[in-house]
Amino acid sequence: MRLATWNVNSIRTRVDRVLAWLDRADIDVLAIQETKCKDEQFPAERFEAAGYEVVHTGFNQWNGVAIASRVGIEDVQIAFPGQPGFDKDADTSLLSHPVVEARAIGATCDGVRVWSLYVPNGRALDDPHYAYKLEWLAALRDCAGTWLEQDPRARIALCGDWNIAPTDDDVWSPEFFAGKTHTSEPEREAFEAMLSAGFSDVMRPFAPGPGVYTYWDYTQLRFPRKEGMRIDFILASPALRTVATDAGVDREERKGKGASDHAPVFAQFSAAFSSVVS
DNA sequence: ATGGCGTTATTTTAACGA
Repeated sequence: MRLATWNVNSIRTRVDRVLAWLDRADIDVLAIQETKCKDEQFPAERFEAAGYEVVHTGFNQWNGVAIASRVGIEDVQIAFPGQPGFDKDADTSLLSHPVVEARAIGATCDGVRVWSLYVPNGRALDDPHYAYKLEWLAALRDCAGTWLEQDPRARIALCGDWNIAPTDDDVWSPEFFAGKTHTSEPEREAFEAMLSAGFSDVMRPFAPGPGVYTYWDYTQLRFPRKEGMRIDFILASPALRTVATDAGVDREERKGKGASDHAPVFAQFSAAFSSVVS
């Protein structure tokens, strides 16, 4: 299976480019983030015409996650169990009104449990969205850890925009991000906790850093200056990681007019697992 | 000192992103 994850920054704006890449990169399953649309606005027929089934969750112009697969989609799950919501009136209201956002969708594709995840941005270290981000990550870790405890041999891929640069090698300038989100110690600890739970970054062994990035800001000529961040990851369970044969980031997709500010991350898994019998 | 760019919508500016 050839699996990829991509924050597309609007699927309606990017659909031609995404479908062209799926064909060029020979992708079987794509986890998509930031579709920025409601379910009825998602160009599902375009994917179907290209041979992909799609599942999506999106409530408005914010967030939105999807999975496209040409190897089947089963047991679709919107949000992960225990996924926290954000309460925008937490400061002013005595009542709690947390809203669970469209940031997680899971489905089983050819025996792999695939999740498309859009971790909250955090905005600023003193913003309520930062505490929300950490809470969201802790809940995800607890949930995913449970999946592995229940079945240590499960093939699980946690794909998405994690909005964390785990090490200084993953940002163009650690100094630039001092005091900002994405590189703070609590965020890095939250990412480390996912690794401690048994998941591992599939791409790193195949694309050693520093200087390997998946996101470049639209402003300040960040891309041509090679000033980016590595914040998009496929985290694989042990059983899936062991059959990885290749992985990388396709920075060609960040080039030219009409690019997303993120490039897709892909991983190749040996077909051998399909025939593994316990 | 600030913003730069790109996307969306009950759009003509505000929210959000990282």
